Amino acid sequence: MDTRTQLLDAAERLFAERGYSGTSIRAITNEAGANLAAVGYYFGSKADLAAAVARRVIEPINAAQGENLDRLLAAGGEPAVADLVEAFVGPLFDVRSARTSRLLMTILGDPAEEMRSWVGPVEAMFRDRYLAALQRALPGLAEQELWFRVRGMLAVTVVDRIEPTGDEGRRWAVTFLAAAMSAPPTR
Amino acid sequence: MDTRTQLLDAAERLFAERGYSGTSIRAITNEAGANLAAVGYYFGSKADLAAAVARRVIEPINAAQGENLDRLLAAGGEPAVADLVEAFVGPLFDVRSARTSRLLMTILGDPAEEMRSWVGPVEAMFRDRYLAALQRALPGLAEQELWFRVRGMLAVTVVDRIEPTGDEGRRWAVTFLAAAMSAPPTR
DNA sequence: GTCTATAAAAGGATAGAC
DNA sequence: GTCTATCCTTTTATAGAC
Repeated sequence: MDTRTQLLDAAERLFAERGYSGTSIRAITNEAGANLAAVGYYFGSKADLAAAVARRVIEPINAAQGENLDRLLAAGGEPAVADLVEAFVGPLFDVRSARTSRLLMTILGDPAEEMRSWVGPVEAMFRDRYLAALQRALPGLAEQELWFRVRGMLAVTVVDRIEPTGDEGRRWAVTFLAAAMSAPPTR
Repeated sequence: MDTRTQLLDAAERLFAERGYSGTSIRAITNEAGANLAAVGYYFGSKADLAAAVARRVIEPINAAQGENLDRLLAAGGEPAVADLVEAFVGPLFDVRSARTSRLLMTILGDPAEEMRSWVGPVEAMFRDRYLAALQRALPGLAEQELWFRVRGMLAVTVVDRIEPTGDEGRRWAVTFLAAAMSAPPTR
């Protein structure tokens, strides 16, 4: 297989297991069966490799979330909270192996700037589109508390890195989060 | 102040900001205004220092969670879901500065084994006591889905590291999580 | 208890042969 | 594209003076 791809695979695996700072270039090239200099040749630096890894994982999830929202809005009428939750949460379960899940955790949780450098799009997507749709679906809720809940939703889907994966996990998550998002405003 | 305490404070701050692997002993002793050899003298190694840091943060939270549960159970009758949620979530907001919150995230999320070495008690507390009480409060829910929800609760309280801190955050979190935990079983 | 000095290893990066 | 060899820096850890 492509050396470049093998480096991405190995880095994805190791970053997920040990974090950015805990993973050395030597460990990555070792795991990939490539030469120590290969990371420099293909990506320039360890930080650039990390950005490529994060990008490869996050972009398809982002795209699917966007398409799901498009579909909901195109159907006409205001989508219900549960539909919005599923549209957002679903793609995270589609791609979800234990490894991918753990990597997402690492990407969003790793304090190393190199890992978070590619998270921007997720948040932009939220702010600009899902948040607006949720606000219409939850008219009684103050914007700040809605923000709080949206972050809670992200936390559950990203961090809850244990079984089950796939369909059952998705359904449980939607139940859990739709109820949480739909709670009456505090006070 | 005590050099040992200053090392703990500095390490707590830096581990929270940069993770375990991203923080060097030099950075810690520098921040603490102590000598490079001080970590070895007081704690033996960087890993032992990390364990001490994690322990110092987690133990009081754990204790408060246990006491809250004791109090609920001593009051007689079966506690409601919202009460159980508040008993568990509350202590996480009491101690919650932005820094502490972020450190909890690092402790639970950092792939470095040294950081997670002190998480055992949290999970034990869950399994043995809160889980049983929640199961009585949610009789229709299968044990596996309950487990899923409990992990979701932990994710929200620990990861949601942004504002607000303190009372308002606690109330919002309880609203959010009580609704989520009380959702009817999936299907 | 605190400091200096240093050992010993690991890390990121790159030059240059092939 | 791939490899070896190497530079330079940073890191953990400890020995021993004060």
